[in-house]
Amino acid sequence: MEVNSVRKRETYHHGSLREELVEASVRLIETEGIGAVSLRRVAREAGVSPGAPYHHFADRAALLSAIAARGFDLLTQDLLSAVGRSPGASRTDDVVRVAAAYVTFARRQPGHFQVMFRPELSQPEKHPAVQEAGDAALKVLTDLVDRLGVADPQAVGITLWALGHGLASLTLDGLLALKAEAWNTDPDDLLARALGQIGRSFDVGDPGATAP
Amino acid sequence: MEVNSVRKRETYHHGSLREELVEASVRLIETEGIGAVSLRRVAREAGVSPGAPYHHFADRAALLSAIAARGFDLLTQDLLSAVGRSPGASRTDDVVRVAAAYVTFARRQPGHFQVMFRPELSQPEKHPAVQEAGDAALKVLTDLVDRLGVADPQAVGITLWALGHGLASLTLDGLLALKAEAWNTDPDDLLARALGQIGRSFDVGDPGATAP
DNA sequence: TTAGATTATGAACACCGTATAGATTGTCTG
DNA sequence: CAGACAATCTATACGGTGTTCATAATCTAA
Repeated sequence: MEVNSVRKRETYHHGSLREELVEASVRLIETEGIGAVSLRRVAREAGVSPGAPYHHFADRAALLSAIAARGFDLLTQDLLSAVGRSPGASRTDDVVRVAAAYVTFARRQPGHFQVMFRPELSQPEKHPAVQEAGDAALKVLTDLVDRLGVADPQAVGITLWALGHGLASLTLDGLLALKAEAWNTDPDDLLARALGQIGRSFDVGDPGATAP
Repeated sequence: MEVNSVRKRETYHHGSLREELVEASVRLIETEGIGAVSLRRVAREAGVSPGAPYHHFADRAALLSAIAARGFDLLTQDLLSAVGRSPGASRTDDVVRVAAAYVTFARRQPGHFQVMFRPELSQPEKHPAVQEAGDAALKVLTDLVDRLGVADPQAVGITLWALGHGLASLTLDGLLALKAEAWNTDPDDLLARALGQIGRSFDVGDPGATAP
């Protein structure tokens, strides 16, 4: 079944087909899952012939790569604003905030997130823009960790990344909600407690944050 | 291009088609990626007609579900033996060992792992066996955490799960190797240091090492 | 205005998941 | 052992998919 955005157009040229293809794809992922995203279907959503997308994207992977790269850009912004806007906060609070921002991004932009970490879909080796955008996002984490003054910033940076990514994945896949149900707990509360646990764990390497 | 396992058979019945379909699928995921796994292709690899698999699996999702469930069983075994075989070790060491086992599993069974956490492929809502097998694997983690004596076992359990899962995902997607290269470090060493960091973090929750 | 680049169409090809009908074989019952 | 029934496999068919290509429509710049 088509979404209701297939209204005919009168002009031969679409005008902004590239953007609309991306938007339609993200919308489709969020509503019907990534399995519903086919080039033909997306073209149909945009009211355009099956071959038209190929003037804007080399192939299906290129379309998904564009979505992934855009997603990493959005994530970078969210992570940056989570770190930046906290004048009186400790570094440890920044860690919790950035991890929370990671998860929040996954929940608010599920369409982007589901494509970002699927190399077989976005084929980053063929589309280096994805890799660069991903590096920029990771850099926010590593920069934060560098300012933390821990013994092994690289290891802590990877750990923080894995933590945020793991929490986001489990949340998005519904596994966290499932576990919350089994435990008779509110999913949001469980997530908040896990994030708090992260903060307490990272207190180990933070000399200045333990004072009340 | 076919793999070389398409030798003709003389019997009308295959004999063990179900197992061979699963094995061929796992082999295909590992060599050509999950995109190469189609029912027709797998049937071809097993030297069988396109419709034959439907006598063993209701649809493509059922085949992938079987792989996912089998993968969770293998993971459960690995996690159990990582926890069990350590008579003189502390609980914290168990945490590190179990996280390491999680990552090791992902590297040794990439074919299984890549299917296990893709709900849109394995459709756990239609195939509850996957969910049960996944719960059993998670239970190893939560049981371990319960014995840890922390204030909030649920939160710590989720955190540990997210950590192992995130590290495994980043490793499998090659992102960790990429970061190691950028940092001029050995990937295995970086991973080991991250795992060590986990141990130090979880020391916080240990009754003997509580922070102020 | 006109030449060329850009963007769309429509037909074609091979492949895919899946359904169905019929052929072959294994197994159980008498 | 014989026959019947169930399980398994083949052959064929349908619609959807990614992708290519020739062709048509439009935009842009000289």
